[in-house]
Amino acid sequence: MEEAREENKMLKFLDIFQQEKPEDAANARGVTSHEESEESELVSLSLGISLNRKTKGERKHCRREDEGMDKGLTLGLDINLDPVNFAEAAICSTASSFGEGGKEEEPSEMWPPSKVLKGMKNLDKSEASQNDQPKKTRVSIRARCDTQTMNDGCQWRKYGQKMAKGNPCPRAYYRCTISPLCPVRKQVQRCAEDMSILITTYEGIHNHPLPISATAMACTTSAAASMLQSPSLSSQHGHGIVNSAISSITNFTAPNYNLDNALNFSTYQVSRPHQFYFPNSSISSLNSHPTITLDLTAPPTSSNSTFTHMPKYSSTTTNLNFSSGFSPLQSSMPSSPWSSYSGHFNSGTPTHNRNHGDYLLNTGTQNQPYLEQLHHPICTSNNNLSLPDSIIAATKAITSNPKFQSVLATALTTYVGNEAGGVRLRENHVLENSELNLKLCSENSMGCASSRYFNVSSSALNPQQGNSSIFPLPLPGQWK
DNA sequence: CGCCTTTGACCGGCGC
DNA sequence: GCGCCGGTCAAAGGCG
Repeated sequence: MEEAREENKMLKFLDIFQQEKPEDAANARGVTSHEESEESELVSLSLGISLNRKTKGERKHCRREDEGMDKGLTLGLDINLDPVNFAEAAICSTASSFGEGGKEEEPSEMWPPSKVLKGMKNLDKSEASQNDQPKKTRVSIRARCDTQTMNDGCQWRKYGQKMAKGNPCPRAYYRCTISPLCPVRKQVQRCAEDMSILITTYEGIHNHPLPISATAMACTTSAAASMLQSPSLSSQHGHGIVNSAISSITNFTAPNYNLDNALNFSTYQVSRPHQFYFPNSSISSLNSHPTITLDLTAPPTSSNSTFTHMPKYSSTTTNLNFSSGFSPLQSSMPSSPWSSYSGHFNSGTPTHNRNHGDYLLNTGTQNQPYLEQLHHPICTSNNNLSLPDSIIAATKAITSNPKFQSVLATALTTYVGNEAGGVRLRENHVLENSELNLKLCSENSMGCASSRYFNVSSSALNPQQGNSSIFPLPLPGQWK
């Protein structure tokens, strides 16, 4: 009965979601078939992460894959949600995963149990071929990891391994096995320069509900992918890059692993003069392929790593970088280091230089110092966490964008579920167990989202729809 | 038995 | 057209 009830909730929600957002969903699909689909795009997210520091309490949340990778890197959420929340998280995960080429299944369709998978293999192949796009968006994660692969919460099956040119380490190919219809692939390869760095590249978007431990990565990658596919990237509202980045950060809580390095966000644009940049970060475009690099493997940046003027470069590389830098103590905290965030932000203006395939994050005017009027919300009394100014400045730009708010909304709903659309809000549960303390205020959006008090304003989450309804939220591919 | 990894073969895109 | 290379397939075998 409980399962049926939860399923009904999900169906009801998805039905409403589909009814109210058919246009946006179509847009999301249309985006994929847009000119960007002609190119293979790469988003790179990197983490600098240490290993082997799980606490007992953290370990209790580890599941099957964790056991086999006890010393490994785990990406995911640790909000202590009960299993009932899985369905709600799955809704978010599914919704946030829509957008790549209209590959999503019917929203009401649950992914089949493993017993059914075999019988669906033929269907899988045919549908997969139908879903194939010329080139898929890719999201790459760089992380320090001494295990064969990162634990991102998903179930993967290795289907191939090849020696890649220019790298002595073989590249392994994995596919998502949660659903036979899932088009998601991932490639895992050691960095040739630094064998301790594991490069995990995700391709495609999950078309099925995910375990809650996998929603963080799924939301991140889908957001990044959708952002890259979105033509709006070239517009002044195109903060997709940052959305992806911030999504990564907010989702990479440290329950099962620790972040050794300070969280470091940086970005610079090199095709134009007078651009700001964060050191140790890179979004790059190589071979006409726009590339975003969020490098968290870099060592912690010092406090002087604020925006600086970037000399004009001849290359067509835009760098956007996150590097982690949390102390073991801090990283053992159950909630995201960003979860105590609160501040006011100016809007940045990332643009996409189509001629060069660059993603540019214009983090403000030259005459407007980025840190101006900027609070330091990360530095809370609880954790004494002090992040580089660059992070704060970037966050300022990021969080001021409606897209980020959408991502945040997705993350929030992943965490806590929602009342609207027939999905029950689990306020008490969240307040008691999730330890999620995330507050975001935006000068632009005239609203706040705070899970601490669970006073989520729809105007903040979705400024385009300033009504009382939190849902439906725009899908990542629908950001504008 | 089911699911996984391994590994050589195969295929398609791309550059010359 | 040819070769290189990245990516996938599928048979074989391992593991729990």
